[in-house]
Amino acid sequence: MRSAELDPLSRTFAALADPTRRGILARLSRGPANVGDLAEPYEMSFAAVSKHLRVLQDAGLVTRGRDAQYRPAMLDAAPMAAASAWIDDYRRFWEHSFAALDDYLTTTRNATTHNEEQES
Amino acid sequence: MRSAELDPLSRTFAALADPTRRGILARLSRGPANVGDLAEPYEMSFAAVSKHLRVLQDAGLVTRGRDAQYRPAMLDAAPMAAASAWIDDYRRFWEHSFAALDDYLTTTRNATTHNEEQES
DNA sequence: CTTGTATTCAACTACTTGGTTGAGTACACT
DNA sequence: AGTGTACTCAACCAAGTAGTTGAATACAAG
Repeated sequence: MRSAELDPLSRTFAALADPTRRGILARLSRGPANVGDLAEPYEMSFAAVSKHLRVLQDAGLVTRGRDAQYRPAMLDAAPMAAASAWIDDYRRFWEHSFAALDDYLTTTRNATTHNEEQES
Repeated sequence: MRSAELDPLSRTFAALADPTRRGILARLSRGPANVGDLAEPYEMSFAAVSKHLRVLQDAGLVTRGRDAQYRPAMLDAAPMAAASAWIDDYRRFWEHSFAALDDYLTTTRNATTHNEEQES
């Protein structure tokens, strides 16, 4: 499915479905950054990070500026509002089952990237 | 990135990044359904829907039963809790910019699949 | 004007995805 | 047993994705 013609919600979710991109967003939540800064934590080429950035930009989650040879990126979380709203319609399907919720929150927060991404 | 080795959060977001799959989830939020029922609104083969169902199942969003020759699917929204929690960490980045929020919510709700999916 | 730095572009590779069709499996019904 | 119904599997295809490397662009600073 060419993401160019994907609906906005699909594009947002697709953009978020990658740990590197979520990491980039986490970094940007602490302020604007250049590609170099953003690439630093990852063992991949500059160009690869640049591509991830483009995906985020196409999803509207990131806007880019211009400062000399730098193209600083900054967070724009607005598209997440729609994603959040969509998911929240299903909240009642897990909220009455706290065991499952707990399960997911803990395994996910531990095993994954969530806290690492936040680097907090 | 083979989704088999993706972290749970990525798998959840990836599963949600497709309108057909979101439609299936919406349908299942009204109760369990067979593959036939689920396939009915779509102009694609049975097998294609069966595949989407497998993606949802691998993401833990859907569980399957067995009833004679039927394999009824039912919603398990628990994995969405983690996705929702992740997104919510970015809430402050759009909540103070209500214009942008409004923009996204309205264009998305209109242009897309969200309400159609809910068929409400 | 040449060089260095930051970033993107283009071409390529390996793999995934979303769909197809046709055959196979599992069960119910007569 | 034989047929119909519900679904999955396997093989395939076209297109997309995530990464690579090397060349190109844009600017700053000697």
